[in-house]
Amino acid sequence: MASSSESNTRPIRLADIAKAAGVSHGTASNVFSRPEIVREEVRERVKAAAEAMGYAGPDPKGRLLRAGKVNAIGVATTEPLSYFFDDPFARAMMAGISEACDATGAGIALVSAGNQEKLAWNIQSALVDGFILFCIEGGSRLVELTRERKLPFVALELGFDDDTVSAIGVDNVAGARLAAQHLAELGHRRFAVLALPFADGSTGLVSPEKVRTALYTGTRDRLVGYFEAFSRCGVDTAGIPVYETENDEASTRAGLETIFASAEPPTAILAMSDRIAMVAIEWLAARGMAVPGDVSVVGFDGVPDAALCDPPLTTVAQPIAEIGRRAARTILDFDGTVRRETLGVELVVRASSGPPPKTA
Amino acid sequence: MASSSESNTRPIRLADIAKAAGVSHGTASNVFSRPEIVREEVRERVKAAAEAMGYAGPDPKGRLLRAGKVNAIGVATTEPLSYFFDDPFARAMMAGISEACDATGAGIALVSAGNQEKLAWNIQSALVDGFILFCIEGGSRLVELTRERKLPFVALELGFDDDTVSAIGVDNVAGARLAAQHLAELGHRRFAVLALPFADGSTGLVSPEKVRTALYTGTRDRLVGYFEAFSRCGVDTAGIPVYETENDEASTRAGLETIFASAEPPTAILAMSDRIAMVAIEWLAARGMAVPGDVSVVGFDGVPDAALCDPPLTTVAQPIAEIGRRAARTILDFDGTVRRETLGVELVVRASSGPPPKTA
DNA sequence: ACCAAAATTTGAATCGATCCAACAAAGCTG
DNA sequence: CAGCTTTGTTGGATCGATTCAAATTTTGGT
Repeated sequence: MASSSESNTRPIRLADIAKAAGVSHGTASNVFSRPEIVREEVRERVKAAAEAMGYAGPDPKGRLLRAGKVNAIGVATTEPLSYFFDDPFARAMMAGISEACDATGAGIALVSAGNQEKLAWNIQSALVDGFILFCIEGGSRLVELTRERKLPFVALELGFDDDTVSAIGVDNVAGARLAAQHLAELGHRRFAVLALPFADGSTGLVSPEKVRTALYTGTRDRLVGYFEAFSRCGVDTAGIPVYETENDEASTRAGLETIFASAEPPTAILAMSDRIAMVAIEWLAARGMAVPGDVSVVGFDGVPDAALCDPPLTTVAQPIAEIGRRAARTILDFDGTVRRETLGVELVVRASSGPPPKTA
Repeated sequence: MASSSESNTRPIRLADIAKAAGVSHGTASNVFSRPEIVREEVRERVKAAAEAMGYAGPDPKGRLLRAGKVNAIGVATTEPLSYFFDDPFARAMMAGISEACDATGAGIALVSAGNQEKLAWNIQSALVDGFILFCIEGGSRLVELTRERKLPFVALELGFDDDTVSAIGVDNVAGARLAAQHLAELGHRRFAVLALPFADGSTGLVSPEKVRTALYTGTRDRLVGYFEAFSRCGVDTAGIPVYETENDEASTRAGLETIFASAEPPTAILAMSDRIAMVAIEWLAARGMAVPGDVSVVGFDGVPDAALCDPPLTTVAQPIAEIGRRAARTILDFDGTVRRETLGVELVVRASSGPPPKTA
């Protein structure tokens, strides 16, 4: 039944239309991209031919090569793709990025992969005008990979110092100071810190030694902020445990076990992320400890969920959506310069923090 | 300072490297795409030249034209881009899509736009191998736009019948039946339905007339399911109000006002989405009506949030992530055929439904 | 009817790679 | 050493469009 030229035919090209309509391909191209400059009669003829032959319109693949601009920005991470839709912080960030992209009509390409090798390939072959990098972990590798593309890119939550890359972040020291000061002013004297990673793949109580050599400056800065506030408020910093988590449930719980095994457990917990803080609140509730009655908890990030948990979380709010918007604009309006921005944070006092228990 | 050839230079092409290394562009290409077939000495020479000239590696734009495959799937909607990160249903769906894409190393391109015109353009120019369409509203327009691209695409939540387009959906009639039957068996006799749109841009109580001519078959099918169960359980369907909402807070509240203004208010509400159901629960609580003490509420969709609200929502759960996975696979494994799948749903009984109050 | 100005159309060049048939060189075999 | 295989390299063709200077046709004025 099926003759060899029936369904086996390759896609119709603009040149085919031009031939069929008896015009040059230049004119055929104009019919689609600048219709106003071709004579109506010709325009109709070409359009009719296109219609008749089932032409899908100028193929963006071809146009792209000529035009150079993809009109899409890539957002990359080392986490699986679902991270963008699951993680509250990422979602808030994407909302800001989306807003900026919607405003200019740019698209968003999500880039990630199951393994390192595929990640590298996906970054090398992503069709985008620039990248926004979520540097949660393995950030330096992500930056290196992206740098090779020689496209504009901006790092978010960059955990290390490198003045050659554009980055947008927050004032971690000031934010942490705010959190610690808030608790100290409430009267707390016994603290514990649940930290983000100082380096990849390690957890547990950390020594001052480790802090000094911390790979991730974000983590280090927050710790510096906490301790600055402590000294300023006359808190004895000697016995304050700092437990390094991996910002997940398992390591946070392990940290809590360790911390509360102490003879003198803390009355206040400084968590370096809302994620950690919320796990802590849940853990404390399960142990029958009231928040903030027995233990106060202060988070960091200000994700929307923090306002919804029980009790609502006191936290250091980053302008997450604004960071996202600026990151997108940095790519969209790229001018060839390195741009490093540090935004301010804000202490949002909710119900998870209060005075220490009287008995303490 | 800056000589004219300093930073003003245009990007380095593969051909430049070839020239510099004294090989043909064919060989230069091989160095990057099939290094094993190039003699080591030559390979190193070319790589060195590339390094020296700051070559970014083969430009995907060029490769794409030749290769034809983008290795990314587009996900499109008429909502703003942030919809993908805000809406619980969309997020659950994206998680499924992400999973399938991660498994094959494919990327995801989010396609949307502020206005209709830009949407059309963005669909025409999206660099993807196929589309997954979120047909929430304006679904038919989205389908038409996409059809023109002549790429594989699959419609999700397709609100209308069209056997020529691939679609993945659920058995709405059976699901609705389950929900209504559950409430009838609990003893309820006075119902109200908060419906999804029957057509674009209208809200309010709907007549049987309108139902028959409903634009969206999904809405119609759910209603059919509800009423089938009612008759089967001997419920008098005469006075049951069916209020068409726009699946948002405002119209749902308006519907509730209308419904509860009645002399004989319902003891059970059938909501066609979890979104609507959760707004209803909130509204009832604010009015001092206990759920399920005074009024039972059953939703539809089974979004993750439904398990977390207070009280947890009884709902008809769709296999959302599975739909997403299948949609992605439909594009990734496209074989030129139209594929229409209908998946089963499941009633998940939680705390928002119970027997009607005794006094009623 | 004729010419300049304006409006259209043409076709070669370009974007940046990959593919492949043909060719060249080197290695083996009898 | 002719003949054959293996291995590596070449350069033209191709993917599908856009762009722009030059050629051509129309239009308008007199």
